[in-house]
Amino acid sequence: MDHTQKPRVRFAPSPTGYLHVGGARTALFNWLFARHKGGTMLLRIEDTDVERNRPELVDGILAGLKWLGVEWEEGPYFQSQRLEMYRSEARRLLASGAAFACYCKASSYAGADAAPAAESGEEQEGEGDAEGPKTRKNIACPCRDLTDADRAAREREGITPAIRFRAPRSGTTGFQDAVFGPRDVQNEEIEDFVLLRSNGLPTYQLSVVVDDIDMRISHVIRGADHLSNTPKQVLLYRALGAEPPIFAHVPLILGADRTRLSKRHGATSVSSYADEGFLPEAFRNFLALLGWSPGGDSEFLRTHELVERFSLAGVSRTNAIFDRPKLEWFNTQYLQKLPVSDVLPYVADELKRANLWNGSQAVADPEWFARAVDLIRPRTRLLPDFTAWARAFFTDDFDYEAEARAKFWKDERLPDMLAKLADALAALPEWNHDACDAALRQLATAEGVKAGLLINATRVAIVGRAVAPPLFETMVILGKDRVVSRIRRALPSVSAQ
RNA sequence: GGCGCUAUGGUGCAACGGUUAGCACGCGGCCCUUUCAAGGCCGAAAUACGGGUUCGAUUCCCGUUAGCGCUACCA
Repeated sequence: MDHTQKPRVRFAPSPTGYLHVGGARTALFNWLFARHKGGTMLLRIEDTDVERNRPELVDGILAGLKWLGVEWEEGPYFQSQRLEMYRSEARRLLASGAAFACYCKASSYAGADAAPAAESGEEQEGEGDAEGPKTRKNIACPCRDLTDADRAAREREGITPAIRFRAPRSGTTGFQDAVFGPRDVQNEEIEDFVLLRSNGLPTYQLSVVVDDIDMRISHVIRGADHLSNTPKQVLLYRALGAEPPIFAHVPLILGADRTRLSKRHGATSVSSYADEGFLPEAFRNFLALLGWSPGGDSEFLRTHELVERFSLAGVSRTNAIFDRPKLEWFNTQYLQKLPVSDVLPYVADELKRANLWNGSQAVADPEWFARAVDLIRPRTRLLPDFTAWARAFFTDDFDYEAEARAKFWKDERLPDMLAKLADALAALPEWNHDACDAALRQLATAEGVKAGLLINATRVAIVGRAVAPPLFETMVILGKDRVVSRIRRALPSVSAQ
């Protein structure tokens, strides 16, 4: 491989589940690296496991990547459409002696400790009882020494062989890892692994190497769970006459209990974060900092800064725990610090989702929409906040939160005072913050009550919530007509309180 | 069981032989205040343990422990 050329990287998920945060982070690192270096990113779907493969999941993975903002220049390629290539490469290895036909029963080869392929998705609690003697795995397959006559005999028995790699029995295999440094492993630890299953389908080891060679991948950036198997792949590269790429294994993301992220940790798919109302850029920022650091203390890094500063040298070697509260913090930061114009499209989508978009002032008056969002956003955490507690900014159809009524509508003088306030506001010649402020305080003084009593009660009357932006700014945004009519409309409810 | 990787507050990171071990999330307090946030200030909280090497170890080496990964005709 020519290291002076622009790098070529790939993200290669297998459609056995949705796009989870670990995969998303791997995809993001590949993308950041490619962008930073001006290289090329491609997408490849590793769907060679017919048993667990679920083609219908591919669209969701692509959608997840798009939401994340990870783009690819090439692909998606599907390994299921490249099977002939893997088979012919396997035959080449067979012919060169680098591989051999294996007639063992699939189940008999695995060592005594190899749990018979339990579905690793939902592990059961059954711990403890020793599953037989902990014998060392037999790493050299007896079939490697079969003679032509032996093979012919097996063939006559009707056994279809698998093809295994003939792993060297001595020496070491080394490679460079941009994260973990130079690696060198003893070859006697490497078993005669399967390249082509007896059903003619390639294993991961074969297809990943054949494809990475064919697609001229220069840097393999992937989860550290692949670190231990990398020497096998390096051996394969050499047997295939290719130079291995640079590897970069990134640490894993774990759940709060320090185990691998899985369904029981709650939301782990990126689409669930999209659904919850996180901003993609906030999610990216958070994800990028899980296992990578620009070197200093800066944390709020917009995507272009991430791209500018990304480097494999900054990737850490320790597994990271997914910290949901920090993710939310990032989201509030983005909701508040971004130019309003950047968040408007997201709020618009949220309003559409809640059926509050059509006919709203947000559509008719974009300038007003921007001011309203700007007023609301300091106390939002997720996008749905705009249509939950802030619903009254976009529709007259809202109700009064029970806790807010109980807390701020208790005083029995309120119905009378609010009626007077509505009249006073209606009579205002000018509608602005100070005019509203003065009108309300004047009334409070006249009635001998604290302004706060009226302020809080009025807030509930016009937005239905105790938690809302400052009252007079809210009044300005809502406008005189809406404020006056909402106060009057609330009167019966206030009396009933 | 074997092989490997990792180890800084509860969490994410910084410090890549010399710092009063820094930042952020979260947590507690105070300020601001019209509710709730945001914001500001303050605080509690860490180099897993034991040996080396060195004038000097968070940093380098070894061991222990712990966690994780791999050890499939999964990827």
